[in-house]
Amino acid sequence: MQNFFQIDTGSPLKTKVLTSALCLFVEKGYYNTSIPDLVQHSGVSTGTIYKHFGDKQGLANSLMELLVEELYRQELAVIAAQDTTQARYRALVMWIVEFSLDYPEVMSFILYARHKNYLPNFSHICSSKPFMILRDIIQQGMASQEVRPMDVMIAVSLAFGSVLRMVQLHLDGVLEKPLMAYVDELTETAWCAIANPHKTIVKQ
Amino acid sequence: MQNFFQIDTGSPLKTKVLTSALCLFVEKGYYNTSIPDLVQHSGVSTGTIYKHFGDKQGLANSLMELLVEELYRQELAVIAAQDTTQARYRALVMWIVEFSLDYPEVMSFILYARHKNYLPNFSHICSSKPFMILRDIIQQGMASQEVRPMDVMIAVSLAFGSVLRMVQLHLDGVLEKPLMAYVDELTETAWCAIANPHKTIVKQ
DNA sequence: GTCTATACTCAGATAGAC
DNA sequence: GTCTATCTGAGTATAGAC
Repeated sequence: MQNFFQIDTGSPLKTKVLTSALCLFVEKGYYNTSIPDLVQHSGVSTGTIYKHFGDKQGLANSLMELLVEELYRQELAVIAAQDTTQARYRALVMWIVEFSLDYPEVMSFILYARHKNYLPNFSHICSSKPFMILRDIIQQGMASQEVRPMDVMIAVSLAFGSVLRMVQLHLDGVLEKPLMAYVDELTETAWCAIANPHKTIVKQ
Repeated sequence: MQNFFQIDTGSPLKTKVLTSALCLFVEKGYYNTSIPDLVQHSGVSTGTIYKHFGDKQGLANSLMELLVEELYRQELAVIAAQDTTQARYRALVMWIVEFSLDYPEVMSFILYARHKNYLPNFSHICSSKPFMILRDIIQQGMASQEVRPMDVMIAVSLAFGSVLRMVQLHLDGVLEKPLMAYVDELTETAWCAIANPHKTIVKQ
């Protein structure tokens, strides 16, 4: 967890604070983390934190922005390594699942990082780049006729909504088997639901 | 919204407080709602609130419990009116969608009512009755062979996960068309993905 | 630029009158 | 049972020394 992402800011102090913030927000939540908590955890003083981030909200915003950027970067890398939509879909799902297994608390934080309770005024993550890229992948697949013609948001919901629900069930401890045990059947079924049958058959 | 559910407690004061709590928690969130806020909104005094609910957390727990019970009750009514799994699935989806349209803030509250940020120590809603009933429906469908044999959690994720994702996209304002415009195609496709083809064809 | 010390606000909770 | 008045402490944010 500790070095799950390397925050790239000029200042080493900023990095220390943001790393602590991620750690504490993920562990206890935004509202249950006080500035003194952050001071103690990061070893950076109150004054410095305020100088760099303005206020607590500003700190949370900076953190969220960096987190979203990092996710986006990782997704791009995953996608770049594949050359068909189906392969990209599978690779993205694997990435989501592995991420959820490696950093369950962070994943939970991302999935629920919304609403006035968390980060007031922070734009919804669903409309942010890491989520929108999923839509783009499906849309490209439709253009290349790997995915059959249908409303793109419906296809996205089927393909990724089902996976994210499974991840949430896993995070809630509801699943009997390990998360990984469900992935193949789930992605296979979801893909069939949105794939262009001609293209799929041809590929076999 | 105001009377979206009638809280049934012996005490009218309790009811007033819980109604205000739902209203304010949904609007501003748990941590952004103070006891004085509740006093003003409900017209009930600080002392009385504490006598009835112990503390703020206790109030939130009571509210959540009642909310979950009410959702469960509504789901049972929806299910009881149908006699096949497919019909029940469609009716449940319609109920979810209509609920989301009527009370978007409440729906948002339910979907994100988790995590330490919200209601610390409140058991996850995903493992609560309103969510578990969705699994039961699918499981029954599998027993009656309307749903083809597969892992039940995978079927649930496909059937309802996709719908809930769509609802979230709607709540995030990402969808171009009204939510209702997606429902038929989505449920049709999702159902096909999990339905037993023999049974389905027979029904046509 | 960074830290320490401190001010100020206000939320959560209680005591005790009625 | 209900309300008013009050306490206490936590937490955000700032001022100013270094």
